[in-house]
Amino acid sequence: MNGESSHARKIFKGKVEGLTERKPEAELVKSSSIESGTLLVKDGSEDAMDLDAGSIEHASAESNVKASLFKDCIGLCPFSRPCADVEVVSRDDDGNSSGCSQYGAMPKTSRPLSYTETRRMSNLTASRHWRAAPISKSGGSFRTDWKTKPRFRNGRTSYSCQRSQKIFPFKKRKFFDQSTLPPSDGAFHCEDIFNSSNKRTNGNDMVSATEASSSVTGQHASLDSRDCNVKLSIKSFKVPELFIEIPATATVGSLKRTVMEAITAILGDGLHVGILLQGKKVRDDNKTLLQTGISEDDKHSNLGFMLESRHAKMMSPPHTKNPSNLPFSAPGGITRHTTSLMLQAGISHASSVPAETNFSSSVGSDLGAVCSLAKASTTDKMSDSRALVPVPAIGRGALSVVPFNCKSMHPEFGQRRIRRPFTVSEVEALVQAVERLGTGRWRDVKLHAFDKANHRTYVDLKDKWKTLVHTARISPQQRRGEPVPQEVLDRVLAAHAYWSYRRQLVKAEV
DNA sequence: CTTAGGG
DNA sequence: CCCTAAG
Repeated sequence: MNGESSHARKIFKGKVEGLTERKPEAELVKSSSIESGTLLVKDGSEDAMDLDAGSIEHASAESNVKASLFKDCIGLCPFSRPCADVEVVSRDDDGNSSGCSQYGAMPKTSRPLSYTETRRMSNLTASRHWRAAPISKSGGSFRTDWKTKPRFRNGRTSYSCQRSQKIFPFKKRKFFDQSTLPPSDGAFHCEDIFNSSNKRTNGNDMVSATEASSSVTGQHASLDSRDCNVKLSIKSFKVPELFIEIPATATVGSLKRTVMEAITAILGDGLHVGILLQGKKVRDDNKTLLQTGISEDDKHSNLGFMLESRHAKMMSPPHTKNPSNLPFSAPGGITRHTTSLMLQAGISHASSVPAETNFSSSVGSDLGAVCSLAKASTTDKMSDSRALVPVPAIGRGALSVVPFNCKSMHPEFGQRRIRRPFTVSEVEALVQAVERLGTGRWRDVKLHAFDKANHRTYVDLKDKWKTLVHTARISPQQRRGEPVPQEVLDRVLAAHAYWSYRRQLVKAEV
């Protein structure tokens, strides 16, 4: 139908050899199921991987050596397993809904945001790198875990929806200034301080902790003269406003994820803690609390914490005359930097999955982050299908909690995509796709197995394959991350060998 | 835009 | 995961 044709068009458009006369997916599926156990794609393409006897014969026809090689390879690789076609639909829903689906089972409707588009946006968004100085690669240079880069703080964040183990990519910079501020977590820390009677509501500490991104600035500071410790209870932080754009058809879960991602991105680098004492910002980080007056046991000290945009100062001058473009007026409070950002949630996923249970890998598709300044003034192309949600207008509901900071996500500063480790099912999908398509056609791999996974680019897939091959070669003890079944890794090696050989073969023939 | 590789 | 030189 419509979807199918569009998809077909997509495929045919490719300049991939052998695809010229390719049958539509539906056909492929059919032949696939019919020839159980055979890795089809029989379009006469040389790229097609067909490991049934026929193809072996075919190969052997070219050279005896080839034949033997093939046999070796085949004996090793279980390519011919009659597995279902796997397509990773969208990790946005992570393991839950995700997974595999028959090609035919999932209508190939046009994607709301094409991979390419997404990519383009990403590229636009990432013009500048803030990559930290490369750390010395101890020993081997193969880094399987790209996140190990210096930029992220080890997840001590405290989002309610964040999984315990999952470490979110928080950038590591001096998020807080050495002494005066309570350590990370966007909230309080010092246990000794905290377990004092200062807490207003019992049991609320946890709540406030997990809602650190909320909107209120706490301000009570009392001095415990006995031990000279300053007790602080920061109810919550007020963060810059957030502006989110998401399709009305998106699920609540995806909204949550979108917001979460926005917050994460913001906290990742764009913010720093500011301290307000009696309405005045405390700038000198080296002064002691005593010197500053924070320690005074004064009810009126009016101490406040705030999260402010790290780049605010740098940015403000050039934009001073732009506020008119903002869909909302800047509150103008000292403690808040009104910035905005538009997030395009990926797509509305038919499958509704409780977002709470799986967050990390589900963090909404690649959200192209663009400053609404730019967006608002240019076009409303998206307004037709996406609902604008001016957070401030929603009131103090859940949405009002959404902070927003354009600076940190601003294209100018480039935002590294969040790390999204491949799940085993994704790996399987990838492996299967490569088994049949080969290692030199990442775009096709993407289209076939990760069409719906907007956050997986073909480059990602290529990279993943690279690491997979590496992983498969090293000892299991050296592997990290969710363990990939050895069987799958074996397939990786087999497929890699197979296609490598194939390549050489082709090269030799030319 | 895709690939292929280095970083 | 990013960046880029080559196609």
